[in-house]
Amino acid sequence: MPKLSGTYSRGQLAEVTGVKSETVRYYEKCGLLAVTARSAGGHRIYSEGHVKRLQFIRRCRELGFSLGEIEGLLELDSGEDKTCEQVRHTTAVHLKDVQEKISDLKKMEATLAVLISQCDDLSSPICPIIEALSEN
Amino acid sequence: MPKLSGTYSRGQLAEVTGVKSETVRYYEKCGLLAVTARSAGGHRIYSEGHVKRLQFIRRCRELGFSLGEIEGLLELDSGEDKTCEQVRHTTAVHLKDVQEKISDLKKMEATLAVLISQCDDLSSPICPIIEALSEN
DNA sequence: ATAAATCCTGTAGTAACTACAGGTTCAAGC
DNA sequence: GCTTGAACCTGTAGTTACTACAGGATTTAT
Repeated sequence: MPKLSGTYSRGQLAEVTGVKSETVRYYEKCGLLAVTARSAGGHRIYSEGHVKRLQFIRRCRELGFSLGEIEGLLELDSGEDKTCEQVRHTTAVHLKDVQEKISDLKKMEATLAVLISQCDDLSSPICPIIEALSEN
Repeated sequence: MPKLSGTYSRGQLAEVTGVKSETVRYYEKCGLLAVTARSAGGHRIYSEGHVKRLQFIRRCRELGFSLGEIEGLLELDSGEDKTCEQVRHTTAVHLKDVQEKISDLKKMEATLAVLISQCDDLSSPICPIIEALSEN
């Protein structure tokens, strides 16, 4: 491992960022990561800047942003004009989406919990799970 | 439209369930919906039972279940050889899964909410969301 | 009866990876 | 200095869960 002056191979970049090395290649292919410098033999060489960018991408992915949205966020970062309001809007839309999912899942949680308690009656010939979930 | 005795064309089924008609065809292809009766000309004919089943599938999909998981849930209903205890166990596993999803989404929600509140200062030249996501 | 809408099949495209296959290069041990 | 073996290279194909054609047959409404 050439631990010189903050350079990374693809595998090393993958290791420090928690993004799989094949995924790094995929991100380059679809333009999210720029084409990098190469060694004499053709191996990709990454720097600290790539680490930061990839970490940003990974965190956004974990928060459920699409690659397109992330690209938008990254572009807003590089351009200086009126960025904050746009970023805020994208994030707000996403927050609303997440909150709706939580609400739906809580309904399902309650339903499943009730069903399980009802299922304690082992003498019942029909399990009411599907019926209950099919309603509405 | 043949509004007789609760039968539906593919498009009508799609309309009442909120699942797109192409998706209905896809579900049949991958075994989630059984092969249906056909008209003389070869058009699929659906009944109320299909409506219920599709609504169940749609609801589960919205809540983040995979098609495989949904198939598992639906099998609980059709198999009579399964004991109530087995049904209960499988349901409990799904309940745990739902609770984990809620937990994950709540973390996302908290992160996104914090980011947005930090972004209230729109006069800032640097977007705090981008800054925050770049850290760590 | 005819025209528009809907349906049919099969295939191909989408996102966001993931996993090969078949070959090259790098870095470490001897 | 040489030889391994791990990691890298390219390109392609597979994955999930759809979605969108193309090119034709059927159904329904007027």
